[in-house]
Amino acid sequence: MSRRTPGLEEYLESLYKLSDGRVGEPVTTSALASDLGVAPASVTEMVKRLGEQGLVEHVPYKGASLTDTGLTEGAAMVRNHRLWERFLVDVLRMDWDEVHDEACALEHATSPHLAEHLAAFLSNPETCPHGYPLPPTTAAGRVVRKGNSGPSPNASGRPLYDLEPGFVGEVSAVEETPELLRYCAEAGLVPGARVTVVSRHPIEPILEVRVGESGQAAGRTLSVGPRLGRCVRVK
Amino acid sequence: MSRRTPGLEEYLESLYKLSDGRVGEPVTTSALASDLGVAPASVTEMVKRLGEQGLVEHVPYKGASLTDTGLTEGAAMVRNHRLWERFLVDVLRMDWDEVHDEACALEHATSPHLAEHLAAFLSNPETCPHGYPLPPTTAAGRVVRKGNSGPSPNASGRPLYDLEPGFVGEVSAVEETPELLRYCAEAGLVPGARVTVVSRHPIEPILEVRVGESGQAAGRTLSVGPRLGRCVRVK
DNA sequence: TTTATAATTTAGGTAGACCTAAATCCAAAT
DNA sequence: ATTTGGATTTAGGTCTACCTAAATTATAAA
Ligand SMILES: [Mn+2]
Ligand SMILES: [Mn+2]
Ligand SMILES: [Mn+2]
Ligand SMILES: [Mn+2]
Repeated sequence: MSRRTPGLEEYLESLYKLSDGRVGEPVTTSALASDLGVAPASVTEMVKRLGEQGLVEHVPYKGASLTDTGLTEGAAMVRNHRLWERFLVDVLRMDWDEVHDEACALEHATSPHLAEHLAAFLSNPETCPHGYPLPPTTAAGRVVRKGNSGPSPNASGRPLYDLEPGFVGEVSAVEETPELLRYCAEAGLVPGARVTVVSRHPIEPILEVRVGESGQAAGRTLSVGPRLGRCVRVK
Repeated sequence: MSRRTPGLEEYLESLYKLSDGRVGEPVTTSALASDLGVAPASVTEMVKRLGEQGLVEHVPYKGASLTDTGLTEGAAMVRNHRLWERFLVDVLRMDWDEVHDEACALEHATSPHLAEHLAAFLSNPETCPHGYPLPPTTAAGRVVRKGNSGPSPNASGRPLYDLEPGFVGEVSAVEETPELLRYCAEAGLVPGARVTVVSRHPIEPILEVRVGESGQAAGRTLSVGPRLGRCVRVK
């Protein structure tokens, strides 16, 4: 006697991301609470409801973990979210720092049928504009999940800040904080951009990074601190 | 202490359509209840809430009417709804009989800013796929409303069933019932299609109608009864 | 092993959005 | 001017999703 409501879907989405797409991976109440911006007590309650619907397994004081069906629903939400982001940026030409909130609302108003049409129209994208992967689906539109663990919903690559001078690679993902995203777009730090770690400051926690064509001519040099450098991943 | 929630927005949307886009036009509790598929008692309660927020004026036992701000919000919902329908049919290639419900969910997950981008991408359409007009907006994106009454959100044209033999015109709108829409699409009774009323049956309540190119050759002849004929409007 | 600290759950409460059943009102027919 | 049937509102109840404050529990330090 109750379907998946936008509220419950948010919990599943968060659970899916926090458990890295793995069935049975426990997530703490406080991790969920801080991710959802909600009081811990609310999480406890909500998780109980999800448990009654067979979407999560809850061990009191230990954590909540997604069941098979819970994982599927959570993955679908993350997929919807990232599909819409792709659409908003690529098709409607919105800025990549303003699409997260819009997608977060749209994802709950998206039937599986609509998601299929949208994905087909977008030629089945593999990542969102920020570089995070879309959970894949079968031909029938169900989210793929092989055996006990599916692919990770989190970004690949290592944080830019942890790289050694001399490293050359390309940006794989940027964490989606509006202010940060605006700066990164400005600086050319977008998924696919070539980056070269030039040097690390001997005293201060600063990395010199060249962004853009790795050829001798072009490319702008940036100073990257830990704040920015841990939000940009490179592979 | 409470924003416009999907629930309230549905009431405003319905109020806007039922009052034909006019400020101060009273709508009965039962009209709202039946349009929204909800008990009359629920409407009374909800209308009280809308009143507290200054969106409607409620005269007990008489009816509810939209205020200026209520009209603007209602119009925006209708506009969002019809924009999404256009998108789903024209861009995602969904069938016109399945887009109403999808749009009804999406409309509440659409910020004014998103609506602007969507409208621009669709080249500011004037009608939804079923022929109903989109409430227009100003350059700033606010829904237009001049003086006391704006443009009607309802379809123009006369019901096909009420026309006299000899009448030639084109379909302006079709009422959005899935089953009916499927039949109409099949029969070519879509907005813009040319129709000629051939004759009215002397005994039975049936109209013979030619659909398609009015030129001598093409065009299919259909028997139209009151059920269908009152759902198709022609101008 | 005890104790303290932080995480978690329980208790109790609010507000929204619905419902059914029981008054109440109004307007139209007598 | 009454009557009365249908529309409307009120009363009382449910369920969801939040909250704060007060227990409770687990674990890391002493
Ligand atoms: Mn979300
Ligand atoms: Mn993203
Ligand atoms: Mn609607
Ligand atoms: Mn329509």
